Amino acid sequence: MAMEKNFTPAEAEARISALWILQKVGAAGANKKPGRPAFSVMIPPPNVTGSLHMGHAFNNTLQDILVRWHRMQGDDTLWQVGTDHAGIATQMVVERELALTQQPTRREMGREAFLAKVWEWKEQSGGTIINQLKRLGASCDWDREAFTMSGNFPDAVTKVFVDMYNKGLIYRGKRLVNWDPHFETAISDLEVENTEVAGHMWHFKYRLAGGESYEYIEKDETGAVTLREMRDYISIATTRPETMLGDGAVAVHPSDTRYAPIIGKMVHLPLCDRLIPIITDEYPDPTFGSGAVKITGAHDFNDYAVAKRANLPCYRLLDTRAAMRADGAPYEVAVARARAIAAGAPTSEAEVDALNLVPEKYRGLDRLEARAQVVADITAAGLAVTVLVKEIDEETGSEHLRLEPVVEAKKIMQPFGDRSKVVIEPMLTDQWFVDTSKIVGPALEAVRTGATRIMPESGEKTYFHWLENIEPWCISRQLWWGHQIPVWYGPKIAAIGFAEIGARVPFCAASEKEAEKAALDYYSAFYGSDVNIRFTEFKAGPEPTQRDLEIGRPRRTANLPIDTTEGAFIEIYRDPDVLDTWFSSGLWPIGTLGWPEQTPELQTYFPTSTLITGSDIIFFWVARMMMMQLAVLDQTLPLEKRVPFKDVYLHGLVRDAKGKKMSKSLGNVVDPLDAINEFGADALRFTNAAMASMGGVLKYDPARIAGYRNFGTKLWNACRFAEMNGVWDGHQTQTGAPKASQTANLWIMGEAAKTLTEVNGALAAYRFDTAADALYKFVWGRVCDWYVEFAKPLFDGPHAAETRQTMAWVLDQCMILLHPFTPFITEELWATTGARTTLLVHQDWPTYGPALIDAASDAEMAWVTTLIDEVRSARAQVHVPVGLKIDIVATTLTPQARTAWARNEALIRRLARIETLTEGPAPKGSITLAAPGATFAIPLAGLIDIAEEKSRLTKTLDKLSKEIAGLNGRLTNPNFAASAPEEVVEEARTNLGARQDEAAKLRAALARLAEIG
RNA sequence: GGGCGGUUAGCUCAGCGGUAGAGCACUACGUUGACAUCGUAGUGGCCACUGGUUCGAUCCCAGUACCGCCCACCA
Repeated sequence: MAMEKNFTPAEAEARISALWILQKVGAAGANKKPGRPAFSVMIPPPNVTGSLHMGHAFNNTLQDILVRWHRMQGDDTLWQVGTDHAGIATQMVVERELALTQQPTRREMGREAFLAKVWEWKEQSGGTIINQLKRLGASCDWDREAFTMSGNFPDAVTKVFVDMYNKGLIYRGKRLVNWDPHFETAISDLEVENTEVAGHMWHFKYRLAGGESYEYIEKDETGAVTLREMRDYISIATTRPETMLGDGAVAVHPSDTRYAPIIGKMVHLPLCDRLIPIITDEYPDPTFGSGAVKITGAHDFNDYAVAKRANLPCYRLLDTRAAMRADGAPYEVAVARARAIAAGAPTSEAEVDALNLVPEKYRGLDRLEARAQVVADITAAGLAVTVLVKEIDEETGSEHLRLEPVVEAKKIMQPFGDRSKVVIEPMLTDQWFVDTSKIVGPALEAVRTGATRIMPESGEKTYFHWLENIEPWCISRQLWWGHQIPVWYGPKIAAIGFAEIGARVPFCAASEKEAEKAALDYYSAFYGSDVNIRFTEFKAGPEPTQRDLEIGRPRRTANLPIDTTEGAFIEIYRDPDVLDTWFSSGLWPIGTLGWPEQTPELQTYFPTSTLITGSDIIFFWVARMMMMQLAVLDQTLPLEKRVPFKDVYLHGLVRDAKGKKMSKSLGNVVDPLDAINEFGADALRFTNAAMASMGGVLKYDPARIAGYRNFGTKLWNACRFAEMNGVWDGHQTQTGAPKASQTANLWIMGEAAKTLTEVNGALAAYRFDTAADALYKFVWGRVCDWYVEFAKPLFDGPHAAETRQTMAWVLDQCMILLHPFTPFITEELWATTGARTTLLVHQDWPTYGPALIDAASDAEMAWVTTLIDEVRSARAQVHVPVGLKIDIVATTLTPQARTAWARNEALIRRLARIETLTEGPAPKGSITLAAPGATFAIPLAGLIDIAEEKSRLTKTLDKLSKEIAGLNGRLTNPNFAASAPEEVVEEARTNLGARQDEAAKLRAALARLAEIG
């Protein structure tokens, strides 16, 4: 049956993919050979509700190339596949879906029902991306598909949390964190995107208490006084006027002489009936603004640090949706209590947090509304730095002047949630943190010592830079979809029968049962062994122990009574928060291998060999995997046994052809499935490999994919030609190279060997582009362009049999070597040609080496191809029709050249379209070309334009003399001979000789032309 | 502000201490025993700029300019 003219990806890929899956070709250890090492790769788990985009296609292509390459080599190969539950992202998708289908909201249906919905959604859409990966040709072990919320994963996550908690690596605390008002959860620093936006800066006057005033003196650099005036206020600047309601102080730099007279004095906080002190701190920059900074501890990271240093109260002004708080006691009550606290009344963190110091008129307002209102009110109170503006009444036409607050337009960096895209608020809340400073050491050491290698090197620098400046990692999220934090809380016993107000005892345990046990241990120490524990639901709102903590109420009792009568229960409840997705992702390599059980898979495949991932998640994922696993695995093991992976390959982000980020709104998204449908998965894969130079941005150009689709077609047709000529008839797949004697056959085998070496070297160095390039050049540039053409005459000659054998072998090599890159078309070709005993996917990767390279054949074929090139070039330049066969005269011919000609005459004559060769002097009116060891004349009297030939020769001579001049210049420089390595000098000399020889011949030809012309 | 990277053909990018390569695009010719998703031959580059090291620099070093990315709390 004759082969089709083209490979049909749509039909063949589906069929082959099904076959691979059915035969479990990607199963762990498939095709493994004795004595070979393990090779394991963990897929970066895509979001379970996600779908394949170009980044995935790229990333997974590289993984598959490596995995197939190792599997063919007989390594014990595992490519672990799976998906991530992706907390925020998934919850967002499901909530959006609920809204779209007019179902009850998350809060309306409650936690349990909502989680059921998410699981439902996961079951329904969770397979999408996995199926898309199959279309790409990914050869994962599909039977081992993992999910971060299934199987042993939740247990592993819990165990790690408990272990880290017990080691003091995880702690809970009230800290200023990044708060996402849309999702109403804390997020980590990494989930915040800082973007420059147009903002404004306002200037307010905070009046000194008691009507005091001072002399305000400004000086320039030379110390000359530039301004001197009496002031009864201090001027502050802010981009967030609404937060002034929570100010705890005004800070100035200790060296700032302008404010020296008023340090320690109190100022009136506008709109607030409160006095706050002027304090000093290193933070304010005297050269910026007025040099005085309002300190709002609860709503700004810098201010928070200042407030901590100065022991200032941090008054929270915003609710979880970032509107002005409307909870708690009336403003009058709150402010009275705040004054008392300022005056030194004892208080607690919990009480300060409960105080709502937002005046009634602002309560419940959105941030921006509140901002406008505050500015208006301060302006009305005459406390804004203002400017006079002229205003025209449109009705009466009368003009009047109006005071307007000075508003400076200013670019400000504003934080946005990377998922929600809303403005993030610093918020003072209780959260769980990983004390990263305690676990960063081994992660740094592992890379420093080379136990883990990060490529490219710049990625290593980024890694170090981040880890060396690491901040605590906020791991709790106020979400529902995720791993719930394994901590239960109960009342803290202050004295028998009493619980301490605002305090709780945490019981961190791997299960409810163990939590109960821990609680029993704690409470029985006070009440004996007959205490009863009851699990209750966490109730949103203030802590139960705060219910008596009314504002302003004298704190007579520090404790609350606990009912410990017989039969009563002590209630404990589980922390409602879930863990950051990346906490569980951080355990991906060990978790998927069955940890904490010591499974055989863990023994065999851990540490994993290579992680291939985008450079954008080096912090999110790579660094955290390093830190967590090194902290969690048996510390007696050496670092090399604990690192999650030996090599990390970081690649750039995928962009469109112009380098723009792909986005739906820009309409420049290249959907990998579209590309696969149009060009085939192989074409997309080869494009991915060819683009994969280290670092930088990856620009997708569909034209490039089309080009590599053509490459597949090219190979297909070379095989079709071979098949038509029966090269595989009776052919068994050869492990060794065939015996051959014909130069072209020997040469092409050597080329295959060179290509193998190059591909092996390139892949070992993760240079997928170099490997792809080598294969492209070999298959198209050597096999198709030359060898197939040589084979045509050879098939009719005495070497027909060995040529058929060689061609079968060479094309087999093309399929094998290309298979990791373009698995579908090669598998199809493999099945279509020859008698095969195994699928190509499990064919052995060749091991032949330089022994296959025959230097004499190489040199001879170089001579042949050069000669053919020159004849073709000359013919084209003087416009000899391609169809016309010409005669050629050898005017000089060394014995070696004569042999080379004789042995390859059929090839040369066919490809250069030469009728006959004679020896003798150059006939009149011929063009001349010079090959090493030979000069040829092509008699073309009457066919060519003498002038054209002259100009051709002159042009060539010009080029030559330039080269000669350069070489001469070098060789005549005495320093060159003295300093340059021997072989470089020798090479230059040889080159010079050859060029001069060539030039001499051409000059002679030119002279001859001059005679006739 | 800190860090990292880039600047090579019209475009997208390799490369390397010995005066430059690929693919695409472009031009001319072409149905030559597989392939027009093709073939043959071409056009096209002071390798950003300025210094330095060197016998020799596109390559190494320093600086400049421009571009990009990451991180960052200037109210």
